[in-house]
Amino acid sequence: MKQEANIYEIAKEAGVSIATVSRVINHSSAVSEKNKRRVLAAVEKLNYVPNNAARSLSTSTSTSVGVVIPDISNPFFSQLLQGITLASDEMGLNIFLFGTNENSEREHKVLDSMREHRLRGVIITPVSAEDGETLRRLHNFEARGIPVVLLDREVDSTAFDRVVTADDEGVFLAVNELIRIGHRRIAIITGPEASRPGRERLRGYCRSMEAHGLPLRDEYIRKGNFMVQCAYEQALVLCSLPEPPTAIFSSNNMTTYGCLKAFGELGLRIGEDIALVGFDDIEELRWLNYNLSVVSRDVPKMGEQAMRHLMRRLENEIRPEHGTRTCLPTELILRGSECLPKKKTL
Amino acid sequence: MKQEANIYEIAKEAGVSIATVSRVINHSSAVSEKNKRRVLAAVEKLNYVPNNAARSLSTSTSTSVGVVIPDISNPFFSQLLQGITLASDEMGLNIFLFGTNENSEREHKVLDSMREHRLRGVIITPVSAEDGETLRRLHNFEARGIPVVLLDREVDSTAFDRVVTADDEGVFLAVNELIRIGHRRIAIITGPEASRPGRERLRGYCRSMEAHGLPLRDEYIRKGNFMVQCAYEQALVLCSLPEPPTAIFSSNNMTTYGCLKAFGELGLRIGEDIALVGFDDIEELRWLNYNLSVVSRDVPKMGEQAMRHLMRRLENEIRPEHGTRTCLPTELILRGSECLPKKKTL
DNA sequence: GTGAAAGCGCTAACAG
DNA sequence: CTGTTAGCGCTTTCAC
Repeated sequence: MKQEANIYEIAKEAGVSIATVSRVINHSSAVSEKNKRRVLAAVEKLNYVPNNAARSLSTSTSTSVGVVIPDISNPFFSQLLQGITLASDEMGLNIFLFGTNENSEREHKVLDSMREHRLRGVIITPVSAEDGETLRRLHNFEARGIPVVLLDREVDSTAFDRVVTADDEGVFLAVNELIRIGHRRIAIITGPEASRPGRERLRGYCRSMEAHGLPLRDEYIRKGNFMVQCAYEQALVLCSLPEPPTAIFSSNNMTTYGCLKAFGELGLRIGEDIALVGFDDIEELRWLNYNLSVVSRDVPKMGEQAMRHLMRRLENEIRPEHGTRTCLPTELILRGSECLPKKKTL
Repeated sequence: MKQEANIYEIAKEAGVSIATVSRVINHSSAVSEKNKRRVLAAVEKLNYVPNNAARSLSTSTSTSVGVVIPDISNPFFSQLLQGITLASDEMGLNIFLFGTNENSEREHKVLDSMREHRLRGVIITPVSAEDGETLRRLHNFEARGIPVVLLDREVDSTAFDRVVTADDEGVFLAVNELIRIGHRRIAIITGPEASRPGRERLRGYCRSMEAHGLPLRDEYIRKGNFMVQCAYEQALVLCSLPEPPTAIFSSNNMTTYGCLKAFGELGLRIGEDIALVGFDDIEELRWLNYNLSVVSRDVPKMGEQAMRHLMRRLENEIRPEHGTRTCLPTELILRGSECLPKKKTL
């Protein structure tokens, strides 16, 4: 089992010193054409690849960034991941992937284990905004010069760079539109209160309702957790209300599925018997000819942006006092499911 | 910006030598209770975490495995990834994630860049089974003692461990069932020929048809590429045939969506106007009350198994002459979409 | 433009 | 049980 060649073997083969080999490999300083050729030939011949651990130890830096994702199998996060990997290998960075399964304890463990790797930076969608343990660890990274970028969710601190979207505004406009076309009884199935997305989307809803002088009725504001089952149950509750809503806003992709499941069982068609507008587009539904209206955003781009932020921090040594908050736009896409039911069917 | 503490600082703080610190940290050999306590206290006090690069350089081994995935945003692969990460952190291994976007050239680049990291092992779903360049690189890993596990797809070599599923058998049984309940004109939309899953699923179809003395009609065997658009077009073609099939087998999740899109446009209901059986279950469809029958398998488990295989290879130093091939079962789940159309509607 | 040599932080003999 | 020391492979002064 042949070992990987090291820099000494290359130096010997090329008849130069290891310093010269290093210079050629890193383009770090001028080397004579002749020596450069010889080194390159040796590298080729011995199939040499520099040892990252050694390099990283020597320079006390690395080429890896840690990415912490709460639920890898959720399409939203895998699209995020897609964007992250795309940008990362454009920049020559490698991704250490960690999953927390929405579990704070696992998140702490993961964050601890990441320290061993002397990462260049960290991109994380934290489980909760209010977790002091996580916050402490993130501050610790920054204190050690390892930039942290929060993605989609935030924490109770303004110290980090963040990439988020205009959820509030997106939902505001969506509900505005619902009201404009005649809806008055508009419900929302919310996300977890401990997360920015959950809170902001609810806020957009409330803002719009209030702006139009519509009451915020408790029975129309159903607490969800971004999961299908809970949303399904809440949708059923809404539909069986004495005075059911004519429209439901669902706060994320899973919530939308929960609503659709409930509607399916009740025989309700969206845009005809009941209006539904969701947060985050679901490509699959278009293939199935669902005319779902959504507040949409470019998810892979969010991941890309997070990567670029990291890069920017890596390049400008300076550490800003406060993190920058990049807010990507959302877009209201109307496909028909927002329509006011023609007749009272509920 | 305080730097991470190193082993010398711990040694000084604890009043012992670095060797003792190392011993405590790695539980590598006995240390007196007293010293152990002092070291642990120092570690705690200085918030020490060992430097992985140094450790890895010193031991010329590492704790990371490379995972190469062709399409991170495809739910199938993100479920695979979910299983992989689950198993990996149970084993204390870290994941270097690489995406190839089904592009062979990127795959080669990725494989090259992975060599720098001196990984413990590699798990890969290769873009193509017939790519000599990829094959060469994979052999290279094995030659250097870095085990390679192929996941879902294989390559033209028996040298590596593989985790696959009984696709052939699964499809065979599915088509058997179609025939049993009365279907005779059964079509298939295939996957890429250059991949094991594509080939095997087609084979299962052919085997069943032949076993029942049914002809393999060219116009019923439509070449697909596991993508929605192509499947959609092929489904349309099938439905407009002079003698259209009564049942279609779709070779993967995306293909299934393509069929459903076509059926939606044509106003065909599965299990009523036309039968559809797909490979790989799609949870979302159940929420939407689709009664899709599928050949199903435990996808996260496939990822877990791949990880376990790697672990096994890592523990038994011996390198087997041939890789082992682990074949996980598939299961036929009948939900109604397989039913024979009552009347000729096409 | 080039080479010698001093680390980077850790592990693993080897002596005691 | 404990400490000393020689690397692991590479980068980076510092002389030449």
